[in-house]
Amino acid sequence: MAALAGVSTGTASKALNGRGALRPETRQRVQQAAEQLGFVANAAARSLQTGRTYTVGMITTDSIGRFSIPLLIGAEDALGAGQMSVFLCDARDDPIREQYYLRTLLSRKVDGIIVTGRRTQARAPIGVGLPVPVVYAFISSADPRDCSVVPDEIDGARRAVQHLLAVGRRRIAHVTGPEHHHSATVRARATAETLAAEGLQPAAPTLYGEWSEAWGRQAAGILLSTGADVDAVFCGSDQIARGLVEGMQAAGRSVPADVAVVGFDNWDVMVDGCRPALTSIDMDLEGIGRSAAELLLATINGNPVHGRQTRPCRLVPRASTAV
Amino acid sequence: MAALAGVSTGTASKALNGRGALRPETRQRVQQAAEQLGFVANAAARSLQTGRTYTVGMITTDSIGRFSIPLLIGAEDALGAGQMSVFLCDARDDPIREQYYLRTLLSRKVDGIIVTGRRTQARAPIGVGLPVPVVYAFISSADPRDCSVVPDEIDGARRAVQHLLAVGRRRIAHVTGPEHHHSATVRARATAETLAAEGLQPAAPTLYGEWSEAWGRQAAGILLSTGADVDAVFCGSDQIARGLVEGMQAAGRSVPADVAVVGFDNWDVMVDGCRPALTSIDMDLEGIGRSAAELLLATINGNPVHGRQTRPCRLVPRASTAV
DNA sequence: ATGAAAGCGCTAACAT
DNA sequence: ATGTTAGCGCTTTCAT
Repeated sequence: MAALAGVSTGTASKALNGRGALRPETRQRVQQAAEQLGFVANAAARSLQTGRTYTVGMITTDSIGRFSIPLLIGAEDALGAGQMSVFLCDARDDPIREQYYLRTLLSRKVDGIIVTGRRTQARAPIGVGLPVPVVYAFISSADPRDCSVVPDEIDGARRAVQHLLAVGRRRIAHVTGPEHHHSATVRARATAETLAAEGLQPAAPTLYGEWSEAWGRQAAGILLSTGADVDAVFCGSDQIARGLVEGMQAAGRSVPADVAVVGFDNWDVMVDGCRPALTSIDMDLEGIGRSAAELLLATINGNPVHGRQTRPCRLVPRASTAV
Repeated sequence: MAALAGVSTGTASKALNGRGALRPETRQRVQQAAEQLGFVANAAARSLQTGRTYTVGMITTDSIGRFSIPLLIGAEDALGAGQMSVFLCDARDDPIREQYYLRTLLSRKVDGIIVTGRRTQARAPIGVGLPVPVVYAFISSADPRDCSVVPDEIDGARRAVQHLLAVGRRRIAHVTGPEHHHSATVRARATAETLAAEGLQPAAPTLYGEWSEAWGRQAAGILLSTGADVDAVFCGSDQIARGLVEGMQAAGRSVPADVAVVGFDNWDVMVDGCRPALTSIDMDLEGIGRSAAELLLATINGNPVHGRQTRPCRLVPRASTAV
């Protein structure tokens, strides 16, 4: 290729990378030759020389899914601008696999690693004294020195409750996932505290169950059969909320007239599929992914950021809480 | 590291890669030294030497989502066994982005490329005369010489109809997505042909609409208001099917007693969320991904496979068609 | 059974 | 402004 352009390889390198002091016409001649031959620089050789790969690894500890994808897209967004690519590794909640992928990423000399998962709960650091920076996204690291970007679930729950209060509801119940699940307890506590701050009691004790529509339907039955006086329910997930709406309707209650309902996740297929469309809390997963990638870039570029960063949630009002 | 083990770099390389003729004790000593130092071979240097990267690129033309993920997991499965990793690139349906990623992958000297997308329709080849093998998964290439792995949607539709016949239904309607959508028309035609082969007419003309629950609900209304005599509906997607079930129930029809319903995709959150649980057609996306990766590996290893490979679908019976 | 040395394709420092 | 050259870290002949 350098031969075709009639220059040395060194000159060609400078021409293609916009470095050095070259005559514009030389630069152009090289670019033309590269074009003509479909030449693309060998990234491996470049990495070997420069020590940078312009690649970051992303390890999702839980199986790739609804949460990982927006995180990935957000990260790609932030990294794509810097011409960097993402290596996605699905560890499937298996520590062996996780360490295997970690080794793979290290052998590939990625410039950094983003660790994500399905739960927001803090997890053991993926490694100590690693030769590359690591940022945790959505999940956080148990080591407070590590950099983590997580949704502010307390903020999310607060927004949900305050929205229900704003549309005039006072007898608010909370239905959520398993009690041993971090998100469930965090959101439940924030719900209770927000109500308490307004001088209100929950309309019923928090109902813990599964993250499923079936549980939402069941929970509707429980609320009605215990005769709880409820005019709104904040649910820990959109699936629970959708099930609950169906359960309420099956029992002759109208949503939102009799009972207003707020979900959590703002998962399109759930909020749109629900009749009426579901008001929900959006954790802005893309934003979290973007933010994590930006912090990783900062660290790579020598401006390390430490600690747990939280990002606010957003309420998306829809018909299920319309006044 | 070689120094720690007291050998030359050449010997160390042989020890770690299980090549050459070494004394077992030497081999062990090197492995120990590597362990101790947390040494991992630099993949870039290795690639430079061997010309192989043990990496394949995966370009999804549509935004990463419900279809791409199982395909990716299947591909990872097949490739992981061979110690290969996957570079996931989301071209977001943008040809510019797609070509950009193609260049990136080529510069990274991936051993092969898998191209996927959200639609099964044939697409223009991603490039011609590429220096690496390419396999299309789920989508197919318009060039019949290219290797593509696609679901046999005709088979899927046939299984759906035959299942409905097997549970005693005769007045079968079909509700599906947009008429300009390849999958919609292919499945509709196969539905009609399967019925015809049994000497039956569709209970109503095919209803084309959107891939949404809302359309399913609406379609139920249309079927009922036109007075069509229907005892079963095969829907082009699980979302449509779920909406249709709700619409039928809202109009006082019982599923499956009055109307049996079959969906398409076997998407867990839809089939489980639906009451009654939804019988559906599974395209085995993971299998398609795995298959594509295996064919890619074969091609990389010098046994190229050409042409469009179809893979059968699977019917998963649930309560919505229970007898 | 092991070591020495060449070279993969590129970049960067230095020479011209 | 351009060419020359020495490595980056590994694998792989070829000697020993």
